[in-house]
Amino acid sequence: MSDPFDLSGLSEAQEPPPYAPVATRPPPAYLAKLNPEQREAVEATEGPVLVLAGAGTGKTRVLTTRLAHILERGLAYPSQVLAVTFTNKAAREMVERVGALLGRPAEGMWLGTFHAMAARILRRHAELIGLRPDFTILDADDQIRLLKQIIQSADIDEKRFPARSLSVVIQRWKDRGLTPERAKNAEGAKFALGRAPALYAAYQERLKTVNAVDFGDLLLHNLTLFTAHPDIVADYQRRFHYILVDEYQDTNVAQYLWLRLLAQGRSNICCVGDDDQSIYGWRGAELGNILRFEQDFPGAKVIRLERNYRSTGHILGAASGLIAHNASRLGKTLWTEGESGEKVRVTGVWDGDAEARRVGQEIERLLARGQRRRDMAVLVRAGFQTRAFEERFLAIGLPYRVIGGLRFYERQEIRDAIAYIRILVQPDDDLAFERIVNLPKRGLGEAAMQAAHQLARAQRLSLYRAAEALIESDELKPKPRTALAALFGAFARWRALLGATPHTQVVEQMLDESGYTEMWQRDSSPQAPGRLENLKELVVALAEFESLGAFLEHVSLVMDREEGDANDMISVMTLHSAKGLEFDSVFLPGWEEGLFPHQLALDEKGAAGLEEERRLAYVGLTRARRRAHILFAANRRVYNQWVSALPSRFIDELPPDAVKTDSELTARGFAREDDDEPDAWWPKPTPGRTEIAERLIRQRSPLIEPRVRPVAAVVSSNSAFSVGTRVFHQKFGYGLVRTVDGNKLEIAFDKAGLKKVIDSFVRAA
DNA sequence: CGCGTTCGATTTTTT
DNA sequence: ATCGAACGCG
Repeated sequence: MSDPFDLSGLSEAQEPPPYAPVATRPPPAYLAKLNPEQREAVEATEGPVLVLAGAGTGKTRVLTTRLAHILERGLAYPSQVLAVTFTNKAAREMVERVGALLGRPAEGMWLGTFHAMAARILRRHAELIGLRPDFTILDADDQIRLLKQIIQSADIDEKRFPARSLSVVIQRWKDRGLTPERAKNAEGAKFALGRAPALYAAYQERLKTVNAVDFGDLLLHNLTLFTAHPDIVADYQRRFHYILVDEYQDTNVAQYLWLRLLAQGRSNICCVGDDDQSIYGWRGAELGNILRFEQDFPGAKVIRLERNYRSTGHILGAASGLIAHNASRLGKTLWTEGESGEKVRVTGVWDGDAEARRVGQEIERLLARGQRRRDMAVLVRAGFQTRAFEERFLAIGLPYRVIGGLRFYERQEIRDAIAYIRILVQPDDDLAFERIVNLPKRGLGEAAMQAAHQLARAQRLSLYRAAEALIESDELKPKPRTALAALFGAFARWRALLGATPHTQVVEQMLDESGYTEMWQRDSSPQAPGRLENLKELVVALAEFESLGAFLEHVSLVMDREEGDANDMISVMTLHSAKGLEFDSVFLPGWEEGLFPHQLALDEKGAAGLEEERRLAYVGLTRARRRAHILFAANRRVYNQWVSALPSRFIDELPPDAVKTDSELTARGFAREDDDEPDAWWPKPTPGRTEIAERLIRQRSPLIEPRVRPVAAVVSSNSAFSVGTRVFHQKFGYGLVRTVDGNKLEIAFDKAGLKKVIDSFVRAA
């Protein structure tokens, strides 16, 4: 990974390398491994190209070969190629495989996630957005805490309008490239009694004052930057000769606009995706992006990859038959030269426990036939479903692993440690400071922090600086004051070590001396030892970075979920996290109305929601190479209540030829006991892409007003109070100003005696 | 300020 | 049922 703070490179005017005499050379070996469509997708380097790659049709091979081809044929320097993915895992895989094709490390390309690439660009031009180049990237947790403060200071009921909900509203706006001004009339603007756009504006202001961005901002600020500075976009347009996009069906409007801006000019953009595998609409992905590719990029070539190398005929038949029920799709027909294989099995069982038992049996049967555990997976719709399988697998002694859950850097102790590091290198990081100021407990509670907040607001200081100033005054009670002084002394000491001592050692020392490590050592909860272990791991991870700054960039943007070792275990995970994976045998439990398709998906998104659920089912089926086994239960316990369920409508939609239903219970074979439930839900009309977004996309006018604002300067107002002024203080009451030193006053209070006080805490009496 | 109790909310997930 | 957050008491 290259240095995120590297600001060089853009100025070098790079010309493309001279075209090699292509025609005189034999076709390279890597092309021979491709089928005609794949080869076409690799060789169509010029102009916009959409590669519709069905499940298991060799998408990654095409992507990587295309990159290798561009480099190998000398069509561009690596630095002139932009390749974006959604996950770090995908980016890593691409680097590896391109390197393997080239026979040397694939270096120098702009290859990474949308967010990493956007961050790289944003760091270069941060000042134009009103940020410093070392801005912090907030994670979800910080975002929520910040929003909570915004909601509180706006005097809005947190119960009715929780920060979490507001966060979603704002994120969706950012996904669509909407700044606060633009959000005023957008969908969701009525949230919080119509005050959501104002809260959004306040949040953005606050982010800038703390020199931070959230993930959505990375793209949004890029758009602002590009629209306000045509010369800068032009530079990037000139720079990127070839653009490659993975998982195009998952892009949101902001990402689409970003790509379109960058691709304007050379138009050598190649997007690879599968509309039938779009399952992230709920987090802002716009299926419309891929459906409208040909209109968006005139003259685009569309190449379909339909030959499947993964699954048997019956599995493909079942998946194709199912997805054919969707209306919003471009249409592909997967085919295979392989055998038909076993039919997809559909089994009805009594309840969730029976389901887990049944899957356990089937797995044991497969194991007895010599199948490996690592080639099997249980794919569920919702996280809570994993529990029944875990319990069952534990009971029968089957090694399994649950994929998903908390990532390393999302763990509490890791986030705490990172907050310490953030304060070490960027003391003005208010969120980090709030997190650790009283962790471990130092007696710095609400009272102390309130004073710090008040001062920070009044004097436009960071919390850190404000708290530092408080030590000098008598605002705090002796205990918190001493504690705070000790903390600042300690930070000064650790910071002084930084130059001379290896940073890992400084961090270790900081965690020990601050009492943080001890806090967990004293903790008797069963997780405590694991947490200490994780802290050690963090220090080890630190060693791989040149500086703490480089580490922080990595941690917010690139640090992945650590996938456990590939021991021979059954995988249990959600359908969403299974996308992109494949297994010989796949179990698909919980195919019941209400669970799959999920009721909430239907309620919230109507017909579009149903289609997305169906795509999810399609993704599930197409994960299977040789065997797929669908199950549904007649009864299921949901939040401690038994509910009877109907088999999923998706089961009825499977083509009968490709399916074998178990004899005990047929798909509609058992009557429900309560027949008074309303009949099948009926879909609402498709909402489609919102009007606002449509307009944004059609009109090529700037989306965002160029509103460049310098970082708020620290205002050092001279004190408004002079010696002899009579003043009032919240805590100490009335008094007379004795001395004035900048903003520090010495006041003789009537009741409290002589105190040192900061001027923003008093008003004229 | 810290601890204990009550109340409420529980689809999917990446960056 | 279970977990987390918020509130109120000591």
